[in-house]
Amino acid sequence: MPRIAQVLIPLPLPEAFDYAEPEELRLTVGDLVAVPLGSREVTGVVMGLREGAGVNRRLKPVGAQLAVALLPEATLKFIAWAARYCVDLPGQALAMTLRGHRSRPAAPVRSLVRGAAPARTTPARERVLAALENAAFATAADLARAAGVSAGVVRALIDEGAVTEIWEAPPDPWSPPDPFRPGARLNPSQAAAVTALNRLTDDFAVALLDGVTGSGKTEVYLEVIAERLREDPTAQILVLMPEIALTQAALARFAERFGATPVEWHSDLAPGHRRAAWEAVTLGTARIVVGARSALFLPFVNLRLIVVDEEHDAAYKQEDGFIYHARDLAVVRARLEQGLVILASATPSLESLHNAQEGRYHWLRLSERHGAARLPDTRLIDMRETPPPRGGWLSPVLAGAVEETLGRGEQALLFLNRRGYAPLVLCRACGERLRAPDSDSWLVEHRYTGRLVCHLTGFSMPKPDRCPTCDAEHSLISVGPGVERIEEEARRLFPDARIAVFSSDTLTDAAAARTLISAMTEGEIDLLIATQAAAKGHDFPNLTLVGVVDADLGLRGGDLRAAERTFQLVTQVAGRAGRRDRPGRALIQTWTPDHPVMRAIAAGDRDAFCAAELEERRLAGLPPFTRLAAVILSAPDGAMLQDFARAMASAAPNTDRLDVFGPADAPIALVRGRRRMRFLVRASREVDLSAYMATWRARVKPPASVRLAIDIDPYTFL
DNA sequence: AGCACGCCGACT
DNA sequence: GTCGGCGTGCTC
Repeated sequence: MPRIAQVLIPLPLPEAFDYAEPEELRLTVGDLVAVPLGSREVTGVVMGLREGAGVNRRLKPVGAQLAVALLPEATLKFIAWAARYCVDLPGQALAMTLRGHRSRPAAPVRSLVRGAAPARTTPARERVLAALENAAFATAADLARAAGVSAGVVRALIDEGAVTEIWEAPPDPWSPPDPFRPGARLNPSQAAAVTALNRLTDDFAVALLDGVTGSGKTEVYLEVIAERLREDPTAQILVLMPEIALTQAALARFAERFGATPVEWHSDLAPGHRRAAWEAVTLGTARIVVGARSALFLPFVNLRLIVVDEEHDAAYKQEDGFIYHARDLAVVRARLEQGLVILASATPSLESLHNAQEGRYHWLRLSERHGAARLPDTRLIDMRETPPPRGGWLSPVLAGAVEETLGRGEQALLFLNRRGYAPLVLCRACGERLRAPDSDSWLVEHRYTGRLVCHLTGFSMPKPDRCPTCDAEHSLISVGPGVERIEEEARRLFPDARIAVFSSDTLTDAAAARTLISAMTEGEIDLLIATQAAAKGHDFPNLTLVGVVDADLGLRGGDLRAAERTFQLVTQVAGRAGRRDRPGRALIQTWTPDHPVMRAIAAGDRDAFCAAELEERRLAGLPPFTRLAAVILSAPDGAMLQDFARAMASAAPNTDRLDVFGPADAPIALVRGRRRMRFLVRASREVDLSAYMATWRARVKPPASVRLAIDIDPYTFL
């Protein structure tokens, strides 16, 4: 009986396609295969096999079975689950998994090796052969230099065949971890957490590892990783990090603990490394993978543990293409793998905290700060009482504290989560606010480059001399501060201080970030002015003062997580101060010191903050007590978009268990020349929101110019 | 996602 | 008369 292979192709196709299994191939579920699609050949994966032949048409045959390991069953299940949950096509989820396989393998490199024994030997020749025993050389010149002989000696050996060249794949930058090396000494609180986590074996479990900044969460999960690796010699571990910059620091930490660099995974990997890492994961030779959110889709063979570090971080949410939240999907993946997930954070998301409180997650709290370090003394600066001088942004209280800190030879950090010089440029003559030509968002002034930049689309233009609207000359004024403007003010206030700015504009790549971080650690910088790029993960021993320039910033956004984000950010930033023996101070500038968020920050009382915020969410019917989904529509033509949005509204399936709001203009209604509208759906927790959204989507057919995206559990409301 | 097929403007 | 612009639709 012939068989039909159901092949999923990493393209936005509605379902897996049927192909005939050729007699000479014995396919299995999970096989990667080449199949004809239209006039081309693509790679797909066998999702199922059944007996039969094409019913009313002849099926094309599978072309070839590709010579790599299969995609494990749990990975296939995860792909299907993720696609259904995110209301996207399974092929799109598969594309996430196959990204590493599709990238080009590293080109082989030449290396010189010993060949046949030479006809005669001389001391120089012996030195060359000895050098080859210990190291690999790509060129004859390198080898000659290392052996301390002339190039002629090497050339003669090559001509004779005593030295030959081979071409092989470059060596992998990682090696197997050794979990038997001794770990760090743990304090009682850490040791208790490790014991509790090590008890959660063999079954699906979620643990929230909840500990203040500096309490040593990393040591705890490193020991749990070591234990999993010891007890199961094929166990694989995935550690997710919100950002590549953090990944780099983490790699060093892992290398120190396990005597080997773990496998790294993020979107900036060179194609050759990416391919090698992907293959190491499917073959099971990659034991520890440290990566950004997309690592969650890698085809692990025996994934026993997932650690989601800084689990509250919004960077886990992918906002375009396949829209997903890596923390939420990590929990699902662990369930399918029957493994453990550790969600680690000093400021857990309200969702995770709620799950812990309800007993769905194991809750491990690390109370003590590691070693002698203590939490910083946190105070609010009431900007109404001690406002900054005209044209400035730093209250005299904060400026004085910086002065005093620098005077003691200690370091200070001023935090403002806003890039550029000024977030808004307006014309004094006509009142016009400058916007990008194809967007509704304001243009941000950057003084380093002398340009106006749209942070949403990347559009930029030189700052004009005249107002583009009314043509008045020298009428443009910069409104509000960005980090560049704080730097200007700081240079005026502290002319002798060594000042540096840490933002994505000053640090274009990971190497630049490392340089700046080490300059800060070495004490070559006195005052660091930073956006959120510096808010997490780094440990600056001589930093004793953190000033938050505008703590109200996050509260003005008007979205449901504004308060939570502000609390997390301020707590994280304040946690930078005083991590060693010196006590740290955090000063928080706010115009609304009576806001519950500000009061909770000042009191350092996270539990009070969370309780109040959860109660507000419950009363307002917001997550985690309900679930949200968004539909984002965009099109170049506003009228057409509105027509479709209206049609879509009337196609919404009728249920009394959820509310559909909209269509409304998205808060930033024009992006890259496309108008945007959105719906927001709110459902009680028992409703299958994904199924509802899928049904709704299936009922409408957007015109070609209208793009429709569904975002389950949206984080931002752009 | 590609790649074909399709129906309207400037060229050897 | 054709070469080719990229809009719509299909790929087992």
